Amino acid sequence: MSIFVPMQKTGKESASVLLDQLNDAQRAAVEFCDGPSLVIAGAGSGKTRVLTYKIAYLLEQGLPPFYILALTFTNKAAREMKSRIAELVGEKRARSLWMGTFHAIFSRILRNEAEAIGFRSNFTIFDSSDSNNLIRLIIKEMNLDDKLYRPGPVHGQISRAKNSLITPAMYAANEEILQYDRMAKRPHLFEIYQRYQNRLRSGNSMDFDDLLMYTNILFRDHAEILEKYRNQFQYILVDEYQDTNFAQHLIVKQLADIHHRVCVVGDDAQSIYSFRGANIDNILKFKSNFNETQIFKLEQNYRSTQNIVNAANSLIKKNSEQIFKDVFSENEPGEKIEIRGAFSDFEEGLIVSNKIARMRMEEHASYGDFAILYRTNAQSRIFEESLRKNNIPYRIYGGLSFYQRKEIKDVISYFRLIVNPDDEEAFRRIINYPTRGIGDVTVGKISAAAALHQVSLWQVLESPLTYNLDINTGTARKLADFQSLIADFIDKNSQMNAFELAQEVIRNSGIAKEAYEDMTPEGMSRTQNIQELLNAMNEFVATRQEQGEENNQLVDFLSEVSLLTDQDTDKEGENEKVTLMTVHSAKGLEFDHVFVVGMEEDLFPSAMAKSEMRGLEEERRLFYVAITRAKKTCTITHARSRFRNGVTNPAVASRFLKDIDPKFLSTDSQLGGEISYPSQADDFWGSMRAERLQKQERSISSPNRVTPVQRTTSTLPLSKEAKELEVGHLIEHERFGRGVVTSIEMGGNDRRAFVEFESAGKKQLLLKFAKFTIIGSTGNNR
DNA sequence: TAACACTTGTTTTTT
DNA sequence: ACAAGTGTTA
Repeated sequence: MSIFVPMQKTGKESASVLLDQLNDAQRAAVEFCDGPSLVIAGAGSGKTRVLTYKIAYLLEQGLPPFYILALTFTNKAAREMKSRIAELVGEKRARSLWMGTFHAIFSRILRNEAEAIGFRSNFTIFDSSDSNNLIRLIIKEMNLDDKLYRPGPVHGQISRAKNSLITPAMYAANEEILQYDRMAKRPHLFEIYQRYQNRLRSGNSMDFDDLLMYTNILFRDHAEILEKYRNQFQYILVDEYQDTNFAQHLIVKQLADIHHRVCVVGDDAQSIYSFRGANIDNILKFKSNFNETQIFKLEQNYRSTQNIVNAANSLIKKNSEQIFKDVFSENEPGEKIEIRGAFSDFEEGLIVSNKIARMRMEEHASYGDFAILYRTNAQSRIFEESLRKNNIPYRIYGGLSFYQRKEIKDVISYFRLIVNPDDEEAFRRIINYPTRGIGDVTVGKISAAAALHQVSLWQVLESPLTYNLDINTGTARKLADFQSLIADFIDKNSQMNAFELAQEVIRNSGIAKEAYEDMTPEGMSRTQNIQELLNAMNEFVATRQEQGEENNQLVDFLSEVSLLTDQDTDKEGENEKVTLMTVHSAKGLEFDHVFVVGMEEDLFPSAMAKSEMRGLEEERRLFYVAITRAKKTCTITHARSRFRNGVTNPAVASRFLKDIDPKFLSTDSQLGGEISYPSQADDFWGSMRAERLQKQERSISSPNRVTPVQRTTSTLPLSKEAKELEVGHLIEHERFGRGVVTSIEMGGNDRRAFVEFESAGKKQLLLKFAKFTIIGSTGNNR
């Protein structure tokens, strides 16, 4: 049975014209619409193309846009897909599609159905720092050891529970989990979870994971509501399915359970979010979860050169769990992947920025064609410096997003409290910001009274007498002032638009005054940020008015903002800049020239992931993602020493470099080309590090702390050969063969020799690494 | 209560 | 190195 009304040619493009623009595999995937389908899309194989054309195809078949649910991984992906669909079928139809992230779509649905699960539709959404703050507070209230119970890990555990749909009650009843917590010396976790969840609920708020968990609870407990959305979402598409978690999987499963018209797209080789609860089994076992699943494989890579594709293939082959596929490229063979070993992280920065400058001239590339990808955000700094020195414009993604900044969170907290006065986190944030003489003691009293009477902090503030708040008259006056300030805003919220109200808030709350008086550079920048927030609100309000939606502006603005990431905010005029970002955030993007930097043990793969096989395989997939972002060239760098956490540590090249078939690599290195494949030098570093770690451990208990070695590298004894080496010597190098030493340089503690090799040309050798023998002298040494 | 110095952990990735 | 959290002083 087909749900589709007879085909009608409404748009400029008919369905057949759409299909003409696809290859066979893509077309097959687009055309199959009458059952569950799994599209395994290799890197660069036109996954997004399939999704957009499939949606356009469905629309062309006559399916109304609001019957289609399309779930993406980021807001940006949704936006881009929407605009591409708009080009195919027109703006109007594209706009009515239900397209967005799981979190965005289901927060919208939860707002509509909030009453059914005991919330009000104006609930606030906690970001992870809000969550951590609340957890920290609960730990303190429970008098638990805050060394054992840290907000981050505790939140992580709660998050994992929620993503597996384990409610606090289920958690407390699960002997296995309790046993695990006892072993981890955290027997009270279940209680923290319980209290945390109660607090969120009494503040009419949800964290990220709640959006998914409560959607499941909503569907589980309200058959009629589930039925309603099942009927509405006649066709469901999910992008990046390899990165969905159990809660997300179950939502999709339930919505698609009757009609089975669901298409999930993903690549198991690119599953990189298990730390967030993503379950690679969702895609590996999709076939067994949905009967009669059709599987389509997109294997032709249109993005990268053959060399890049082949190199990436040889890498990912080292993983055990995966769906077989044969990704290939018919583009030109292209250049080999270049591996460069740097002496230090500082030099790594120079190598990369120099190469960018050079390639830009030689290949007539634009800065926007380059990306520097790293494992951790902390690595960005060194590249920023070297790029700045070279006058290369760049743009950093990630790190602290605009909406995470303190001044922005403070202002936003006013909005949150206006929309939802029960929001405890917002309340605590601003009750004394700007300072109005209400300190910790008073807040503590309010909090205690609220807990005693099972009401929110705001309710206590509204009628302090009712809840026997024990405060002096001066404090009572201040509290009343604050209360009427917010009450006044709440009142105004129904009279003016969100932008006007925001201006009012800035003016009347004292934020404006404080900002005005603070003339420090940091203060000025804060003021600027607040102005930027106002601009964003103005734009939001204008857009909404254009679309004829005047109501609930502030709620919707907050909702949108709390689910926004830095990735989503694309600024104008940022095209001519080198992109710096983590590999994670590069997912789904592509660049002509990619630099994958910091390929070192304990960094990539990260020290955390090493212990488990699964973790290691995920890191390898992450590396795979990094390489496959490149269209034309890929350069991989690593440093032999790295400055981290205030000290310089020796670093060993990543084991993953060995996983790539050497025939796709070029190892032309100015440092003697010594990729640190396991060698004597590495063993040496290895033992050095082990020793150092032991020392650090000991130093924790000992009062006279062992000062960490500042420049460990200098302690490496030079070989006899290296010490004796002089200008004019003829040497035989392990890799470069014969050469003459032209000069020797003392770079700090590091002796370097410049050598003219017979076949390999001019090279710079670091004497403590280089492996060579002196075979004679040319006689012209001084 | 507010401002300041001191201590502590942090660095894996993010909707 | 750095930020955030904690404790101390005025």
